[in-house]
Amino acid sequence: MGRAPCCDKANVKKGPWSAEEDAKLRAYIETNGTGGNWIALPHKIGLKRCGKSCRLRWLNYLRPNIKHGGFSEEEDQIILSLYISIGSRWSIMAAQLPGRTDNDIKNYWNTKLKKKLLGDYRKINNRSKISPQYSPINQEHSNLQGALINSETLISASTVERIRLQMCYMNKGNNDSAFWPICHVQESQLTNLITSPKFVQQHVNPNDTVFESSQIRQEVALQNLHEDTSGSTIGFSMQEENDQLRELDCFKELLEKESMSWWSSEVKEEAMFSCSADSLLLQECMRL
DNA sequence: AACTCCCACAACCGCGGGTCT
DNA sequence: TAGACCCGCGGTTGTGGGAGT
Repeated sequence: MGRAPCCDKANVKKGPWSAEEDAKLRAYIETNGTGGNWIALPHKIGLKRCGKSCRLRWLNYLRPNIKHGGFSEEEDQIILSLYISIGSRWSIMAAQLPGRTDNDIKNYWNTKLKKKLLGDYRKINNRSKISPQYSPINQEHSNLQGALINSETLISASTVERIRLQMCYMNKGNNDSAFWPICHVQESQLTNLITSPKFVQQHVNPNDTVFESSQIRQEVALQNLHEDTSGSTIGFSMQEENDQLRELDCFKELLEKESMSWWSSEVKEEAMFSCSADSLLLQECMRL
């Protein structure tokens, strides 16, 4: 037996909100607040809407101080760095950008920002030092892509996308990023790791998406790294796994010292968790 | 002018987790 | 402890408008 519906689907209006509905909802909440119960709210106002729909309308559109459209370069930068660092955690990103909603950021990312970056990557791909198979255009010819298809449960499309974005960003000459240590992935290394039966056996839980991103970042960390935070450059060009571990420790130290002043405690916590997971994974990987 | 396609944004849906009884 | 209820999140779909033919 499935979950009971949150409202009577047959008797609620769906689709775009009218100005009248907006006015009713806004007036009620501004006077009385939400009352802590979105489900009951539409009945009180006399709206034929689902409570969840009311909540969404208020949070994403009617709430005061909401900004729509016109993302600045600075906001672009913050969104990009957060996406690479913590993935599609839209609500956390929204907390870093006053006036922006998670829905806004998600839409902006999916429709504009991602294309902006990957679009640039297509243009520069021919003279890239990065393997061309990372280009979306040439994906189907990539050995890596084959490995990804065979290891569907290992690496999600979003994870691959994040790697690609990191490379695009670095390839544009951005070595001054104040976020997760990033590097250039070698196709052979990535393929070897994700197809290693021992690694899969020991580490892969298809239901664990947190692990999935940590795993791939751990692999990413096997190459040259360049990290610059708060004006003090830390250069990484390490070959040994032990050095990779030290580098992760360095990043953890930076987090602990609150070097990324614009990161919230929530983001730092998330990054710290990933960093610790990466360290553990790297240590285990060294034993393979 | 009519039609199709594409894009951006709004809204919906299902699920996981927290809280309360 | 179990079940009901609700909230919040992230993925997906729907819709309207503009551009192109």
